[in-house]
Amino acid sequence: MSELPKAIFLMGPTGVGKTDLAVQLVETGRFEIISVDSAMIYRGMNIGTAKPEAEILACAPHRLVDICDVTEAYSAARFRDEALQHMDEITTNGRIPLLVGGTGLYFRSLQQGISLLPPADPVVRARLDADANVIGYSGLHKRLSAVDPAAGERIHPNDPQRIQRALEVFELTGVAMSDLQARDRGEHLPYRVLKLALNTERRELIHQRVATRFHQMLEQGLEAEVEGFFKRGDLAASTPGMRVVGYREVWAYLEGKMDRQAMTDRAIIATRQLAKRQMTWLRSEKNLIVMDCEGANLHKLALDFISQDAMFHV
RNA sequence: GGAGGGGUACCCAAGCGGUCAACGGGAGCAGACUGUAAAUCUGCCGGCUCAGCCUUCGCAGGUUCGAAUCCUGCCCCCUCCA
Repeated sequence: MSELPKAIFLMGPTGVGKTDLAVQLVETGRFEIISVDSAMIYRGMNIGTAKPEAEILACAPHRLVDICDVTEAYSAARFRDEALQHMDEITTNGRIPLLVGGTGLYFRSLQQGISLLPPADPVVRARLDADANVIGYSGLHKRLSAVDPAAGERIHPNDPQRIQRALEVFELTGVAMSDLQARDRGEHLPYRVLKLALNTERRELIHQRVATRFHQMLEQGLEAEVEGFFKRGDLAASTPGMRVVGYREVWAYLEGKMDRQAMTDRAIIATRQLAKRQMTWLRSEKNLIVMDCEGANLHKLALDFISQDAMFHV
């Protein structure tokens, strides 16, 4: 039996310096980066997503960055497909895929696989939204429980997004989503993975970094960046890219829904909350090696782990 | 100096004699998460030896069986008049 190729995950909440570390690692010439970030996929969303500068991207290319227009809805399944293709290419190039980012669902989908389900259907979703306006999502939840009791049980009546998705899958296939998921849970990642995380026990540190970083983003022209999208005329607050933390607050500000101070406060709070959710994903990861983001010589430390074959797990 | 309004838990804020440890919201913490995921949602949220008890509603007294809610005095804050 042939041995599986290696891959490296570099995870962690926003603002701990994942990109910096990844770029350093790439300088060794042994790795190529794939971004695991649901916001950096969008073209033109640079400042607010803390996307690396063009010069950095030039010498340390990030795959799966700038691949979508802000109007485009991306998905975990699409991420998995595309990431797998890139991983294959990188492996063929004789290098190790270095997957860097903070999107927990994408990492999980990539690693554990994802059930074969129909993709999002705007028409069905629009209809479900219309229904929701009449009977409410609690009404739709009842409908869901009737056709897919397991999903009805699992999905909270207050969770419109998941209720909608479950009903969508049922309408599209005529089969309960729970059944489809039980039938096929997806394929495990055919790589041996070293899972590194950059994190800190000091929550205040994250809070502080998030705040200073947002102020920097404003100085760098975040407002103008969002205004560019605002002026396009074909976008709304509900546009996929404009729902991203930071963008959504600036958008509301441009709409006159909050003042500058509120915009800043809300954006920082939302980013903190994002970081917290990202850490929750991390806690459930198996075989995860956590490095303190304040630690010295992280680059060397990481390379040390990478050199140990036993650290890679299937 | 005069006339009003107000001081409630980390913040905002409701309550205006008992059913109030005190509606809501925010923040925070913890969690969930299969094609929206930087999304969406859930729980906890004064303290404790926790089906009970203790300390809270500016401060100090008082009325009452009983007060965050009524009365008195005091201290702050805001608006207006001077």
